[in-house]
Amino acid sequence: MPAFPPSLLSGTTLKTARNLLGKRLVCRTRTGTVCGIIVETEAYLRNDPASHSYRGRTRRNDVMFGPPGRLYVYFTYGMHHCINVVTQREGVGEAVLIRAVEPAEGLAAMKRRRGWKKTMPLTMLTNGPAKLAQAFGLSTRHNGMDLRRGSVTIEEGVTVPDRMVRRSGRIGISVAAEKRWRFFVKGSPFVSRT
DNA sequence: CGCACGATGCGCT
DNA sequence: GCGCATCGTGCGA
Repeated sequence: MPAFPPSLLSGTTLKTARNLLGKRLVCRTRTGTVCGIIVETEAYLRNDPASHSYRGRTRRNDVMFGPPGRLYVYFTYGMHHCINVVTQREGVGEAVLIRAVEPAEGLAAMKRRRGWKKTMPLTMLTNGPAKLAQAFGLSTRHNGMDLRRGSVTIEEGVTVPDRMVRRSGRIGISVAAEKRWRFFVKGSPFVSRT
């Protein structure tokens, strides 16, 4: 079984957000394996007004303050789930939101979960944080899972050279929107927005 | 205890 | 481009 990339969580959260590009997000269940190449991420840091951790540890964001390498899943807009990789040591409260992946395995399961129709472009499966969470079947049930050893994990994928990485302000937030803490793969059709 | 709103997506125009 | 679905969370009263 492929291993969680050893150095992925060793640097700053911004570094982790960049280095997650090209990694494989893998979800193994009874019904099969679903996998995608990460093409877009956002960092949420300590003392970051846009971060769920900004107002301190609560039941909702507890996983964000837990040990690194855990999956932080939150529910929003009354219907959507988004997934994050917890970074930094226990008590800090930083994470990386996975905003988009390029489907690599388990297309049939993704299509079924997303209600995909033949007229839809494939990008509709996973070009947004809530879309990919749905395509992978992830919800708050998976909140707190250990990505280093479990059915949901991160594995080595493809190398994304610096010249293919673009940065921008984060999407869908009103505060600290000027921080260029969003990372995405230049030219990927699966990026949520350019 | 009430309420405004959100790390969004979809369908319609 | 825009309005709306839909509800947990957290803040203020």
